[in-house]
Amino acid sequence: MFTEQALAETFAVRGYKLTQPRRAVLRVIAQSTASLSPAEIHNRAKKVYRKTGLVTVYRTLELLVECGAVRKVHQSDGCHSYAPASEGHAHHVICGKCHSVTEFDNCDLAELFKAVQRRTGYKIESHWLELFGLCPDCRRLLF
Amino acid sequence: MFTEQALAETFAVRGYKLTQPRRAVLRVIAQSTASLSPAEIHNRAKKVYRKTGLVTVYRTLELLVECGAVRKVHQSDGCHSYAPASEGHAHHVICGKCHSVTEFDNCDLAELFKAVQRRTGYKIESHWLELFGLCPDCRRLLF
DNA sequence: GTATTTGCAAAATGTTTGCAGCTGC
DNA sequence: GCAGCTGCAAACATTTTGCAAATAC
Repeated sequence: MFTEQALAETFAVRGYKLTQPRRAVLRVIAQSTASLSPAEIHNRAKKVYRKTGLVTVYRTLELLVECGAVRKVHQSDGCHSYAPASEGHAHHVICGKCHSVTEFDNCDLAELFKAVQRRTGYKIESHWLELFGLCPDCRRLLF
Repeated sequence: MFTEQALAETFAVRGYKLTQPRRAVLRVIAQSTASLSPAEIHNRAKKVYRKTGLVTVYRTLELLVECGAVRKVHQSDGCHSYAPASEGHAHHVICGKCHSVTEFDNCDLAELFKAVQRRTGYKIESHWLELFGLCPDCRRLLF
């Protein structure tokens, strides 16, 4: 996760200008623990800076992904949402109820890869793993 | 994987009519080892039965997924493609070059789930794993 | 014969692009 | 001041829907 501050610096370092709409998107991302769709980010960003346009949201998200500050999360219906990133390679656990997203790393899949490689003949180059479940908060609400 | 025959029977059992466009889609699916986009399936199906419409391709694919005969594969760009399914729970290895798809099962992720559950508090209910790499044929072509 | 299925056209959805004007540095 | 950024509108790609005509059983 990155603070709004850290996100702003990441932008500055790369020579990207820190405009009002970008600031708005940065704040929305920094303040959310859930993954958000571009449309949802747009809605929230407009509350920070009214004139923020959806197009700019898309463009800013693209930059943030490029900086590694945000990750594109692939929803099972094919839509995308965006979640704050932590460092390095990581995967997501997504709550089926509230859509909150938590990352985890050290996915120990080396053994699995070897087995699959042996069985299928494919040379595995990358992988993509997402877990779905219920986050602690939503579990609590069930009782 | 299902033969065209088996796919046709699956349809019959459920009371779906075996029309010409559906037959065409069934044949295309049965004859392909790669995952195909709806548009690609449409192209190929038209060669089997010229009047096949794209809309019908979508509707037929939906039925096939419902029957469990075909799986929706999520590409990293957010588009979908469809691949013949094998029995039970399975994952895909997708070739980055020719897009051929091979399934593998017995993904031994139980340990991983436990670790993630312990660390994040999420109750893991399902998962989604795709591997990307080079299939044997494409590897051969590299030399 | 009839309920199901089809293809078309049109709408809906999500995302990208072209461009004239605005803004941060 | 000027490159970079913005918002609009319009283009685009993919998928869904409404409906009259066609088809399988």
